Amino acid sequence: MKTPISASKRYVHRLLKPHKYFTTTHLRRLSVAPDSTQPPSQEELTETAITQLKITEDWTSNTNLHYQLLSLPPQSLIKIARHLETSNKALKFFHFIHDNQSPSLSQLPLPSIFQTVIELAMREEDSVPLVDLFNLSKELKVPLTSNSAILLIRYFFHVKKVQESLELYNELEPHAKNTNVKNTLLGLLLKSNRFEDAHKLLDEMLQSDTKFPPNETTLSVVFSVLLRWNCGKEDEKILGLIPKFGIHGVFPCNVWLTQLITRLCRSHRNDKAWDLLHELIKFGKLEAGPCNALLSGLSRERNYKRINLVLNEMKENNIKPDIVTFGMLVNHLCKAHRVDDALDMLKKMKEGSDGISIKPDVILYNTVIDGLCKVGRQAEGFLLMEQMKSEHNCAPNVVTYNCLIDGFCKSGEIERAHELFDQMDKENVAPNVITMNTLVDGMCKNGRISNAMEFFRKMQEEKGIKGNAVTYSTLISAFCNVNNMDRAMRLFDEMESLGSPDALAYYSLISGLTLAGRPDDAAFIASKMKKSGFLPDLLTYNTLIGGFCRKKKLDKAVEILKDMEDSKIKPDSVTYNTLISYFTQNGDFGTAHKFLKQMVKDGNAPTVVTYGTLIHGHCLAGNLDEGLNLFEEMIRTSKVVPNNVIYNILIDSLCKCGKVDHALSLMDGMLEKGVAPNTTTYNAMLKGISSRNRLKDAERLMNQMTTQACNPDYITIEILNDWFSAIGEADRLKQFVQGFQASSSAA
DNA sequence: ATATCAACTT
Repeated sequence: MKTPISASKRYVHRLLKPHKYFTTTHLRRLSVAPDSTQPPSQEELTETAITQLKITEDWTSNTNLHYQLLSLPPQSLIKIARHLETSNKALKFFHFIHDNQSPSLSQLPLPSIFQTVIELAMREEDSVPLVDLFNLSKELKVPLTSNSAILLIRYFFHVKKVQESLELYNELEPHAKNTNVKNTLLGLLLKSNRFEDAHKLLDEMLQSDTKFPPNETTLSVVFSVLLRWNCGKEDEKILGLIPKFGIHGVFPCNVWLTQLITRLCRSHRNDKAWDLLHELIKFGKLEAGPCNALLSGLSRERNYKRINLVLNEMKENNIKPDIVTFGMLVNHLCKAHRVDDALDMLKKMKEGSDGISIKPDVILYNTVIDGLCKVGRQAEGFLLMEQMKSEHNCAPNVVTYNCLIDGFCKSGEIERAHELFDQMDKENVAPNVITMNTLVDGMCKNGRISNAMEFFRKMQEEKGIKGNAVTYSTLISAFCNVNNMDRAMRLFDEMESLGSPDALAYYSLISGLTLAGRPDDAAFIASKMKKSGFLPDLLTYNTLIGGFCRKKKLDKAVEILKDMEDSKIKPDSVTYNTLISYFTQNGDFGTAHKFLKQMVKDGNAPTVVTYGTLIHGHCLAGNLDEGLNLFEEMIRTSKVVPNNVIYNILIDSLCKCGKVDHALSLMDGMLEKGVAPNTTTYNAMLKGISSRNRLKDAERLMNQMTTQACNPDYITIEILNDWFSAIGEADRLKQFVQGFQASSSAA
């Protein structure tokens, strides 16, 4: 190889000639020492050399300098190299030192000077190719420093020569393979998805007897990849190595762990998250965050067994649950309609009777208030809001009010809902679009669509709250419900004119037309939707299929199903339930079971609705026993939790067959399982016992309805009225209705 | 990352 220094050797005869640039002025200026009798110090010599090397083209011919340089210690030589501006100059210097090194001089500075060459070369646009430099180091047997290795490894990755990087790493001297080098290589391997190689390297780093153990950076490199957005399952082997960091005293921070576990749970890898947490819990550094993330994942798959295990382990390992932990637990209880347990937990938190006292915040209160509203105990919810204000100095926010307003709307107490809305104004809690939507929906569902429209317009004018897709969808559905397609269409147009038309607007029209028993028109809107560039989603398809099934137009339903499959949208359990329902209601259990098989094959486990559909079908076909058997089977062999609809179907059927005692025992079982009976349950039951004239049972049930705040509806009143007036007990009904009004207005 | 509105199936 032709190198600058070998070229310069040919001009050795010039060495003694003073260089043309070297004037006496220069020399005078360059001699730093003020007292010329003192020999210059090493520092001065270094500075002088730097200046000379910078400004002189052919300094190798300067013998003076030559000897001075060779007398300098390694550190000074390295310093000189660092101050040279271009890689060419540095390379020339490198060659000079290399060619002139005395055998006694240690090799020490050469690798460092070479490193400087690489550093300079990397910054330049057209430098000596880095590959050539790498080859030169091999040729001259100058070992690479750790930093040189890092630079070259990065460069090789940059030009997609991963194999060269690995070779370079393998050829390094053992002492150069330090943690930094390993971290660099590891990061790049992971980034380019070479999980096999990365795993091997990381595993090697994590050995307990390694000279260069992993550090925080190693961990952050690993996490930056694990937390990457679209990381497949290849990273799972790497995941398994994380606990090994603990052996070296490196522990991931709780924030990262929380993110990682959240990510694992979201990509349906709860098991991996579970394993990871359990490996790490031993090191005693876990906080509530990662545990919460796992708990949240486990609750999504309703794995209550594991939820309880995690909670116990938190206790054993002294990991203090925080407000989020409690928030999730309370939320669970509420969603399982175990509101009394939720209230209990809230109380315990405040008292600190379980060893941990946490001041509940507005979110926790909102969760419980919503829980109360969702089971029809909105009056208690309201009291809880008063309590949180007065006793705990916790101000309700817009969510608190939204929950309560929804609660009162759903129970038909629109006036109370409006009062709460006015109260918000007094307490300076600004309503938002959800508040509006809730009230609009409440009014629509209570047959006051024009009031709802008025309110909607007023909110827009007075509060500047604009309607969103939900608002329009609610109103459009409401107009469709009363068969006012004209107004529905006008709202649809208004929404489209407001800007980006929303798929939800199409959907609400489609669902409205379907609800109005006009599936063909709905299908037409769906085709229009497609033409405007919106693809109907699963919900839309399900709605259409349901619409045609209800009209007994199976061929059309199947047509939609085909269209759906063409659009690559997979039918889900709702789709299958709809079809199964069509066949069972028409007595065709053979085809129903065919679809049931297909459903399971598609990966959709039968849901509570599937069982409900089949049970309902059996009852309709007069096979009550078959229905009861299936119910037993469901409880025995599946994880499906019965809901009140299933109980209602069976209780109704039993009562109609005169098996009132069986129905009553089923209702007891319902209460035992924590399934709340609703008005439908009571209506079926009361109808049944009325035919047997069992007044005592009626009394008990009526009391139950009152205490559970389960509103009687016109059917309840009709049943009781027919019965009681026939036996001259009309007062009982009066009392019942009055008692009800008293309890609901007590709040 | 624990709370509020609409929408498909018994």
